[in-house]
Amino acid sequence: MPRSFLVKKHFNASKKPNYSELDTHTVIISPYLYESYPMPVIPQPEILSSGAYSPITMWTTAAPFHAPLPSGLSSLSGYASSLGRVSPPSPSDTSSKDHSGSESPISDEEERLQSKLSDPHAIEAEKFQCSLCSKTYSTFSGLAKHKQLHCDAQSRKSFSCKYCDKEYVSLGALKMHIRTHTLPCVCKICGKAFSRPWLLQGHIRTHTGEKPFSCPHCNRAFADRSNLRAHLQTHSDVKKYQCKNCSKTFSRMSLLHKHEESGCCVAH
DNA sequence: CTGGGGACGGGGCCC
DNA sequence: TGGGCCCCGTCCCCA
Repeated sequence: MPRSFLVKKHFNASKKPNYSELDTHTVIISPYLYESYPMPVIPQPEILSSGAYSPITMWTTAAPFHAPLPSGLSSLSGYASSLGRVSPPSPSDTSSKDHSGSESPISDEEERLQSKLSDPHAIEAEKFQCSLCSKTYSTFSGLAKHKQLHCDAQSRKSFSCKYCDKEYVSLGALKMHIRTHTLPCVCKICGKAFSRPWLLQGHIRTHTGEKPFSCPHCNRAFADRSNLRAHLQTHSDVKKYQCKNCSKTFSRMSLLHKHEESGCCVAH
């Protein structure tokens, strides 16, 4: 199950970026981190070899009509961020992220209604028509928003990974994903490779024993902030994840899942 | 079986 | 545009 909602699930899979431009270089972590470990540099796995890449012609897509967006109209990413992390996701919809990139929670009717509410002239005849799906809108902003959330998203370039079948809406997202295959950050101590420098730094803490994240409630310290966050739940009377049936709360979603799988939901 | 810690993956946000 | 960091999440292991 893909974790990212940027992963596209359809579109033209034949589109491939120029992977020769996506090559990343091995990241060298500050030498002081290795001062206590006079280990030789471990050769990178074969997958890290530049020879693993083959140049693929960068594609172009006939650009559809891109109406300039009015100021203040958020981009797709902005829209996604506007959904925000106001509240933790419910345990039952953890997969919802998988769809938010290609589907909008806002219906077309809602868009049109919002456009009318925000535009005093919106009551007039709807005169802004989408060139792609022929839907009409009474305001330019309504049309622009529709295109931003739907039609342009459908016709936007897709960036697919050569190592797997994932596709991304931006080259930057794809570049970042490619690193999960090339693993350019290699631990000099044990040779384990990571996709990002900070992942490697966190791994190095397992060698050094450094635990920079301390619990304010007890004396425990952690090398990983996420683990501290999970630990903090153990100090909370009301846990973050609650069973919908028996209202029992859990510090981790995995514990809630175990609880549900153990038969609580069946019993009700 | 349950709860918790350790290690890690990966996309988003911010600068 | 890219790097660093944040956050959410998973998997595994152990008490």
